[in-house]
Amino acid sequence: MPAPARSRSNAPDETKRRVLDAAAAAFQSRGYHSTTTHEIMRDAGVTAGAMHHHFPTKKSIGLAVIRERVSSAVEQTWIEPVRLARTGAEGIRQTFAAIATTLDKRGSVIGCPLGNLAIELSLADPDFRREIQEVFDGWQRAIADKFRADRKSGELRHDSPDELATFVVASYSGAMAIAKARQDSLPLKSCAKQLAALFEDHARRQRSKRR
Amino acid sequence: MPAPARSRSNAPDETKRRVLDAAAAAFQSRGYHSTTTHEIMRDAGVTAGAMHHHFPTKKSIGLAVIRERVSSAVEQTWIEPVRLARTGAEGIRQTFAAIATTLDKRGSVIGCPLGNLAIELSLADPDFRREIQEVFDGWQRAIADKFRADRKSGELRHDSPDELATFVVASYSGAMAIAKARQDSLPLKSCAKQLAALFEDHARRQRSKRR
DNA sequence: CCCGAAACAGACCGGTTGATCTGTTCGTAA
DNA sequence: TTACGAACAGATCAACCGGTCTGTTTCGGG
Repeated sequence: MPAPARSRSNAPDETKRRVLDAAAAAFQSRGYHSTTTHEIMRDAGVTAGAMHHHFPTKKSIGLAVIRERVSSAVEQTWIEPVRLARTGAEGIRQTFAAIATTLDKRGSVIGCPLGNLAIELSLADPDFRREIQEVFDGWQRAIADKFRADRKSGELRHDSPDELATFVVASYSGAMAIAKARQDSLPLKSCAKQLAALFEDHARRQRSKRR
Repeated sequence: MPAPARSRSNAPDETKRRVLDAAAAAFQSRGYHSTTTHEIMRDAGVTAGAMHHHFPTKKSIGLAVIRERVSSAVEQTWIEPVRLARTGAEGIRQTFAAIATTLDKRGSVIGCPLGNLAIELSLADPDFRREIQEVFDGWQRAIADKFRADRKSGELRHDSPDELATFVVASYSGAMAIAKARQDSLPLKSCAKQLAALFEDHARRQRSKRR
């Protein structure tokens, strides 16, 4: 005999939002596989019936988290700042610095939301992999586009914007992985400095070429 | 009533080896949490009694895998080649190329053994984190030492060997993560090219300084 | 006002997971 | 030869996990 079910909120969008918020937070700090659906229900304050009405399986929650949380996190922390910066190099420098500051304030390093899920789920399921790859592609493309804009405006000249963008994303992702293992933002700062030096070299060569 | 237990190999080292081999392989392709102890027992051809005699918990298997498999994998694929190379830059270039070739031959990208476990386990358990951090440190230190040797022999001059080594390790780890998400070795090759260009710049500046 | 569908409540379930436990066999030192 | 601990066999277990199911409540259209 199911319980009487006295109270009820009946706000489907709100329920979905709370489930995704709870799942996104749990997936980022504990990972997908070590997070149980019961934990998500508890953190979201939602019953099993409600959750499974909107998300039939745990996998569907994972896919939704990537599409509606991880993707926009990359958009907000990386793509927008880079797009708004004066140059690609400047945007990258600022973003690295901003994230390092956030890490220092929080005191613990939980890693890049995308990087974490990428490594855990890329091989586990083709659907996950596709979703993750698209976020990586959008990220890398945004940076490459900025480099191309730099080239057009004569600001900087990079021999291969796409390769260089991949290099930046890789450096960041890797630095975050090391930072997570060390529980310290130093690797991020080191990589930021090395990248800055690299862009400075590009700029120097560009200037000497103009003369 | 326990079974009669007719046959038996009675080779503790062999049993340990098989468990660690099976666990290392499973952890690398499926991850720690999605690998069950039953899977490990099956793949290793070992009974529950035998396995738990040598490894009381799953965690002890994980720690042993990092210490006795992942650590030596980093040693063989990265530290030794870099140490034996003429210069740090040359060793890094060769190692990237060798790994990209291996990836292309295998056809699938399962990622860096250390990077995979680092992201999955660094936050899950302090013991795991410590073990992983030490492997990262050894890796980074080996590269930095090579850079310092380069400096001494006048081959190349890097302003900060430690930072540059972190940068190299991060670029590789991140490139491997992207390669895993794309199931393609291209990101690795792109990063290798960008790193090579960076070292070429260093060399150019060193030469012009000597003149 | 009625009714069907969407939204939700919560007990329940089958399969799995990591680990235990009892009992057997092998190596070896006395 | 015997005694004893290490090495191993394999049935078993309690907890848990993802998902189901039945029933209740809410809402909007007719």
